[in-house]
Amino acid sequence: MNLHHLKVFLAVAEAGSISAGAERLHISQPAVTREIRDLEASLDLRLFDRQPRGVRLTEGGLRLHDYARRIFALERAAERDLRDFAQLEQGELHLGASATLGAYLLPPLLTRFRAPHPQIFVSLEVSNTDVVTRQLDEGRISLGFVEGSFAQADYAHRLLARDALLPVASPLHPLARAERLEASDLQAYPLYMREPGSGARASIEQAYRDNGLEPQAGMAIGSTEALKRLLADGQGIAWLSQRVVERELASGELQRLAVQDLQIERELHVLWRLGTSLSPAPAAFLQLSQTPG
Amino acid sequence: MNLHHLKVFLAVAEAGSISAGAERLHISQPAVTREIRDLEASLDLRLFDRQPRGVRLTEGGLRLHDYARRIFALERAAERDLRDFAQLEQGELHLGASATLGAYLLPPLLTRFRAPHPQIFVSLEVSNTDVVTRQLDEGRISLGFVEGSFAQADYAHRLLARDALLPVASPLHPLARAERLEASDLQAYPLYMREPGSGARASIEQAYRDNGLEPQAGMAIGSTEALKRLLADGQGIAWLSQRVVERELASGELQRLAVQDLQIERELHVLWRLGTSLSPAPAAFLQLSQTPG
DNA sequence: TCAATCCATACCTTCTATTTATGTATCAAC
DNA sequence: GTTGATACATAAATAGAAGGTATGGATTGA
Repeated sequence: MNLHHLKVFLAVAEAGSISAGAERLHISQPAVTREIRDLEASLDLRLFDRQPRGVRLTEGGLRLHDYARRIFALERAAERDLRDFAQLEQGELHLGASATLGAYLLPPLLTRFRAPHPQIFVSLEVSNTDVVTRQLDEGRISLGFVEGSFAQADYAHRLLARDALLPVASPLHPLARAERLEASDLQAYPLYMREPGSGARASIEQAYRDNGLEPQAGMAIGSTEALKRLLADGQGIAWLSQRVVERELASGELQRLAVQDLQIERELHVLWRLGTSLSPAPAAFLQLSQTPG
Repeated sequence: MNLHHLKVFLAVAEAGSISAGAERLHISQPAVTREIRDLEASLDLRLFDRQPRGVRLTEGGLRLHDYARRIFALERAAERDLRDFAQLEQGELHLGASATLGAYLLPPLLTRFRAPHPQIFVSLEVSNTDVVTRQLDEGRISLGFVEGSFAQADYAHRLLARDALLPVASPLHPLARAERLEASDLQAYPLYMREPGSGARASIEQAYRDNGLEPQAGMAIGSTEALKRLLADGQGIAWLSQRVVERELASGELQRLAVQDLQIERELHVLWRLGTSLSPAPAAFLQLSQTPG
């Protein structure tokens, strides 16, 4: 027995005759006659009684009919399910992002993704670069969005954008009014940074060292929003993403410091596991993230 | 997609590599590589991630794997079930027989049948020829055992044996001692017969008419055993199967009347529906009924 | 660096499923 | 009865899918 035999058998059983079954399968009647004969031979069991106006299932045929129906119902279900999955009409999309990306870059992307694919369940976990890569390793997310450096050899990745970190402080800060500053001028004031593991912190430390400076970390804060509020004390300085402080700079809540000799720029990347192919939903989201909005 | 693709897919998924899957299927590795490639193309979905030491199911592959397992589990179940059915390790056998056959001929056959096929559920309904043919028509039994005449054109049938009907009466009957009787001599006494519809009754009536006699039905009794007891009154006469009265004749409870000019013989047949093939169990039983003891 | 393992590709072969053509049986209508 | 329609069976030829061999490239581990 063989599942092709069975498919022919089912068509004949449901059509009520060999000729009608053949028509349903878009093949010729003799082809069906032979398949049925071979199937009967392989089972050593008559499946149909040939009658003047068609065929009728024997007792054994009835038994087989039941199995055949269930088997091909499953086949149809599998095909539909997989097609839906491939066509993004079904499935899940789990994302991870570091703070800045999660807060500023992903929301519009999520909106654009959900419109055409409302059936896909989407989750987004916002943490920091280290956590995002760990979640990738563990397969808990399929795409990770990170700022700054990461182990480039360990992940497949694409550059999303470049993001400048700007030195900012309260307008009350002693350096706020200075027209020309050098990086070393900042050393006298406390530097507020995100916690270790943050992409932003790593970028800043790298840039300082490249300029022969040592970052004077006065505080490590787990949230960029908290950090912005902290600057209000008038003492601290922070390097923050232009996207993050855009509004505060415009409103005058924060002031950009006129540092001339140090520019910190970092890259925003989307990462995924090396060597594993992306499922349709993550693949579509990746595509979207690369398409200008 | 096609169920052969799926079979190859399942082998690879469970073996963990394309080569191992090929080995399991006893085909070459390139053949499997191609089947997998074609399946992926037809679904437009990557099913495996190719890795250094084998392949791993993708998310979509996992979905398909689940269906594939269920489909082929059903296929195996169908194959086993049908094989058991064909090999008489499963199934049912429904028989119908008229009184004499059910009481005397079938019991030893049933014993011989059950020994090699203990898993087959057997039922036997004892009634009369008319009921048996009706049960056949309705598909409630697959073999019927009847005495005497039946609509030969309407059933497939085989002759089992010939059975002589003997004229018998109580030893106290006025004719019991007579050494030479003629059929017409019996007319003076009541004739006890089975009910209309009984094969025995039909045979007797036929034989009487063929001899220009009219059967004097003194009574219609639904059971051969009851009929035998009735003869004890010393008045009645009955024609009974030699098989049925064997013991009573030997013991002297009944006496065979010495009728010279009338012999009633009838045929014992097994019948089944014309145009429908017999299932394995009835076919085996039919075979057995034709095989001497 | 070399052997082993695994997947991919190219090309050829085999065998199964299918077609076309034709035959036979049954049934219904005239 | 004869005829036409319908349905299954058989035979021979053919197309196409499944399979094989040979080979190459990549990765791993000794």
